[in-house]
Amino acid sequence: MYWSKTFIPTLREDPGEAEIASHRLMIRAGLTRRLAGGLYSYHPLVLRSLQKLETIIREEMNRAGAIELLMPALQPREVWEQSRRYSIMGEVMFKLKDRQGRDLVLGPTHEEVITDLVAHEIKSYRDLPKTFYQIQTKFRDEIRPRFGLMRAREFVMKDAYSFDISLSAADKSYQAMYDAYCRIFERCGLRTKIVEADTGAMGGKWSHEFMVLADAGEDGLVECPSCSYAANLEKAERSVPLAEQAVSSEPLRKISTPGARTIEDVSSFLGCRPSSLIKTLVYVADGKPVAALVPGDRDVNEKKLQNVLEASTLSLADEATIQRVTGAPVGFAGPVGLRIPIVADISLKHAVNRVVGANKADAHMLNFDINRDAAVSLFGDIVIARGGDGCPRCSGSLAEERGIEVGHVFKLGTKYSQAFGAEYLDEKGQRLPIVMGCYGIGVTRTLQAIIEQQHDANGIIWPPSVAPYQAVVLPMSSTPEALRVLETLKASLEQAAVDYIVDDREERAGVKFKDADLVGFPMRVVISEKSLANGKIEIKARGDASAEMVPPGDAVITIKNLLSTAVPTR
RNA sequence: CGGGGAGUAGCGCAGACUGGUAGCGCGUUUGGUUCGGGACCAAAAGGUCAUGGGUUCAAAUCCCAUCUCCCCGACCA
Repeated sequence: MYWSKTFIPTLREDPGEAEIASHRLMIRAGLTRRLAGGLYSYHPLVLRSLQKLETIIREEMNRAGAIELLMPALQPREVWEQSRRYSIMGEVMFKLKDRQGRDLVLGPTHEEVITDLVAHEIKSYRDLPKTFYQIQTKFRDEIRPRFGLMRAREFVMKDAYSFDISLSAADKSYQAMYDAYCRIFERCGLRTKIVEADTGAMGGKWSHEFMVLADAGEDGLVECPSCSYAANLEKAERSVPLAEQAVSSEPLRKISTPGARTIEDVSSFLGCRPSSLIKTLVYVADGKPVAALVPGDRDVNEKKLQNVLEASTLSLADEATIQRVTGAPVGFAGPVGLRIPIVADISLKHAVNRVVGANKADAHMLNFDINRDAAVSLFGDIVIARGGDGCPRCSGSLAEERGIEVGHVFKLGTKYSQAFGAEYLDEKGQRLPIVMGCYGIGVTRTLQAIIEQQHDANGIIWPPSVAPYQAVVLPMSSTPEALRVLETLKASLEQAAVDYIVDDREERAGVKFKDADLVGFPMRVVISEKSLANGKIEIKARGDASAEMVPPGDAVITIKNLLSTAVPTR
């Protein structure tokens, strides 16, 4: 390919619309342009990367025994009603009507369609197990599209669904996908962290997320350096030392704290640390108010709280409810004398001499003793874990990181198969629900995550396996000898199946060097009169500081060697 | 939806407070000189100042409304 023939609209300056490195680079390197919020065109170069990534995914899915199919992106409302997700997912779905007035949605995911298909077509244990996958454009009306392809409203996803006769058989399918995911991300040159995750709107019992560690990541996670424990913050547990403090309780005392509603207000007013305060938050769980107590410097993890309460719905109480339950305006709630159930974080088990709200405007209580002064109905782990907390699996201490979720695998159980009547007959003629799993990779997001992880001040550093072209050739001379060397090089690159682009533009060398670095081709070959005078051409790997000078005849072997050491392509 | 910022030439920005000729850099076009890390000189093209309304002799500038985009939170691959 010739640079002048394709379409690579690079920018000299950083675009104003982009904040994080990968987003900025995708636009600057001419890989993509925004049409509207969360909607992007894939230019020729990034399309090549996308296709290479899809090929890797297909190879690994097929190797894992999954079968590719393709389902409609346009789906009838009915299947979503059937799984009862029309209301749960309703907000994120693009909805439309056909000319008959029938309701349709643009598929944000395909559990419903695939389960409906399987329910109709698979009847016998002889037909199982099966894992189907597709690579397809998904549509989600995101609350806030962000960071270019990182969170777009239209994006490419690989989704897979497994169907098994039993939980233990489903575990095998799950593991096969899990292993395939590890190979896929490794082949992309990505370092991923696999973390335990919450199942969210997908439902199901168990899931793992594949995270690309990056400061710009949207998810927080913790990991233990001493054992293998790692989890999304939404899910992460922590262990809390329960040794009793050798401090005796002082008498409870009410003090005036005019206007001090927040933890910061109160701690600076009293000149004490936030951790010596206890936050009292009023929630409504399944329609009934409950109070949650956490240390002043910690935040409630609502999912954990919901689990501890075994509640199916949970939300923060509104002002009126707080006023009614505590008898005080927002900001002064406290556990003393409260007549609703109280859940306290496990770390408060022996809390003494703390500061709490007094359930009275402009007043707090000093020297609160949780066992003496409050009626706690339940202690549990209800705060968001953070770095420094104890590991729940060993005696280590957790480290906190940020990550980009590029893949997610779920054990779904029978939630969807029961909703759609996806059942099979076993060898005894018994009718049983099919056990499912589902598995997603954000394909376009993965591409951006690669850039987020692999770039420097000059631009992108593509891993060879997903680079738009593996090599860029810069002809700096048009002498007959240089042209002959170029033609020979092209022929041998083609023979060796190294894809390349020749920068044939009428530009000065500096421009071509800058653009080559910006776009990030793994290999750069420079043919110039100066080096040709010594019978050499120049070869440089994008990530390396210096170039190698080799005879033209050794170019391809040198490139092959450098490519193979850059990143495993398997 | 709540909070914060921004819409002026293809891109990046100034101009606005204090109303009066729309500007700079990059890019683009033409000619010339240059030619291994975003060259130089000269000339040129390119604008409903986001949209609608209002105030005024006069609005990019002041006022009101709307739309769009970016960032922080709730959602997710």
